[in-house]
Amino acid sequence: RGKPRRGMLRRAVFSDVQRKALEKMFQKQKYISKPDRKKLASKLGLKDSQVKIWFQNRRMKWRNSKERELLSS
Amino acid sequence: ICLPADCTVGGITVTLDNNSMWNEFYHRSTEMILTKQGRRMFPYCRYWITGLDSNMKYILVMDISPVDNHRYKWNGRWWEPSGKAEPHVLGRVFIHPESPSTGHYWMHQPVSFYKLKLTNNTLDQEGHIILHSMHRYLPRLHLVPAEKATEVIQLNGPGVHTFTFPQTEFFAVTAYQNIQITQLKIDYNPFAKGFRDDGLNSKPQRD
DNA sequence: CCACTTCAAAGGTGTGAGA
DNA sequence: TCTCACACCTTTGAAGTGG
Repeated sequence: RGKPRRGMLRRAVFSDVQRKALEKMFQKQKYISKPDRKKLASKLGLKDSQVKIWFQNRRMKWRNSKERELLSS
Repeated sequence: ICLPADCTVGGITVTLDNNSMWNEFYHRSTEMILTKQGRRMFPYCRYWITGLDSNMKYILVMDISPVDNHRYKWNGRWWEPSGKAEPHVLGRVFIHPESPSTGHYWMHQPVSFYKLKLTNNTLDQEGHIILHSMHRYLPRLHLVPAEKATEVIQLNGPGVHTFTFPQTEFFAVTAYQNIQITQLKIDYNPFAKGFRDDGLNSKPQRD
């Protein structure tokens, strides 16, 4: 369902393959080291700044959903 | 005048989280739209579960079963039987995307099935649940212990618990029949906000 | 690093026409 | 009865800015 579509858009849209690989890495480690980041970026055809920002945003999402769990107990 | 939100089977209790909205629709005979590409249910099923083994892993599955063997028609005021039902398409289920997860995970937050989609396309390739228009259905929730799950998930196998809520019954349609149902959908579904003509709507509720 | 914002793309509504 | 294109919304999430 995902295509590596690219154009002159202000906001890039990552493919399903890219997102899944990022997600898999995130499950293993919430913080990614610089060498790992560079390796993952080139494997997925992304700039490593994009991978850095993705982890940053992903941690935010993780925290906000984690805080909701605490309210129930 | 609300149907109970709880359903207990074998020590496990499932609560219909958005019970009041379901009841509001139920009293006017709920309708769910079917489309070729698949349509979400609204309201959708959201459950609160207690009584699971925290450490055991479960798969949560939903399916939609026919209520009876009739086809129905809307006579302008109510639904009435009109002939015999089409044979139900079996084998279409919706597995919750977080499956399998531990009992602790499922009990820690309400479980939503908002991504479940209904279609009238009998040749559907997307894995959506196939229903027949102008038929009457009831959603079912199945808790399947992951260890006992085989390649093909058995919904009537050992250790599987099934829960149903009468207020979630609905008529599958291709276009809305009852105007009151249309209005309820517009009032409550945020995606239909564009059709709320009353600028100061008194029901700013959430799904 | 975090908090928050920005703002298009993606995609879910009912409509109303025309089968 | 059913299907399809709209217009009109929301949600999503990469990227922006400041601390």
